[in-house]
Amino acid sequence: MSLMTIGKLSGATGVKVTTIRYYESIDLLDEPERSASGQRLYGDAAVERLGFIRHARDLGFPVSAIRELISLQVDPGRDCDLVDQIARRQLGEVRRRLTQLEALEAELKRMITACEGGKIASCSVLAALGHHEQCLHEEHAGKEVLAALPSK
Amino acid sequence: MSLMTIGKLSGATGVKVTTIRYYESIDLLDEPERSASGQRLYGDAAVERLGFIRHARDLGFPVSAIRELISLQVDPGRDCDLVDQIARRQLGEVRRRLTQLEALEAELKRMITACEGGKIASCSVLAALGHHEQCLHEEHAGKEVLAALPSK
DNA sequence: CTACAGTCTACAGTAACTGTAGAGGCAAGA
DNA sequence: TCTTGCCTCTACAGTTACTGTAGACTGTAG
Repeated sequence: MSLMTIGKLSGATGVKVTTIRYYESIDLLDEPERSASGQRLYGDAAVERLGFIRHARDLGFPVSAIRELISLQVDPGRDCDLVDQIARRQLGEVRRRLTQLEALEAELKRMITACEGGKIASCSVLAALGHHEQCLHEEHAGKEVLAALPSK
Repeated sequence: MSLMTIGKLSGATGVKVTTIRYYESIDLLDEPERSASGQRLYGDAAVERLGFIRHARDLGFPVSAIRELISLQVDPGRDCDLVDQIARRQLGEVRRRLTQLEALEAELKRMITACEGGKIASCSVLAALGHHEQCLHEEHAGKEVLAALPSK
């Protein structure tokens, strides 16, 4: 069970076949052995490596960062600072996105509860999108937006 | 102060000049008037419309949804259900992403606090990325990952 | 008049894949 | 052995939402 085709590797890691070939093309994965007929053959090391890449991607690390992390792994004697730095940078990114998404959630919730089956002319979702600085509960919100939009 | 060039519109809305031209090319924005020399000239309606688009994009709505919303606006007599539906769909998306990001944040935090200036050979960040099913606190985590990775 | 910033078109590039076409490969059943 | 049906191959185009570049023209302030 040592060598497997690209389909098995895909099944083992949850990474699509086309994506595996893509990773090879951008040098995230080494070129594998080939069978006599030219099919890619992977060993267990490829499962590990691809799992590493996949997990890092799931965590939101960009491919460039993953490339960095992999290049660090080949030199295990060095200090861990750079790895730490990359992870911290990523954590900052994640937190930034979290804050943003929380605001979005609040606003969308507000928009939806305000929109209770009226006509579009007074739909608060559209009003909210048009005038984000205005309060949703003002009665005549919406008409202005519609007036402002050329009816093509 | 009624007509403005693309640069002013950009300044007024915070949308980059190139992006405005892009929106025009994908028909999110109507083609504006032109000056004698061919420069785009926008009125206040464009500020409204572009603000609407920008805000919706900030909320994470894909361009396709925005196109839908705009097309709904031109027909204000209809029911608000579709608008509501688009917003709910978007809220679901946002919540999905939120949950995911929260998990990421937790994991990254765990990774970083575990990594305290050692050598790469034992770096827990790399270990965590390699073996996400394993506990970080097992002593020998990491070496296996490095062993598994071909040193190119 | 001369800078210099702004604008124009057209096209290429970005990230991180996904999808397609058309050809060839491999294992199992009739 | 043939056939069925899925797997794999390469090469390239398409996706989303922009961003950047080249090279030319325009508009304005000193």
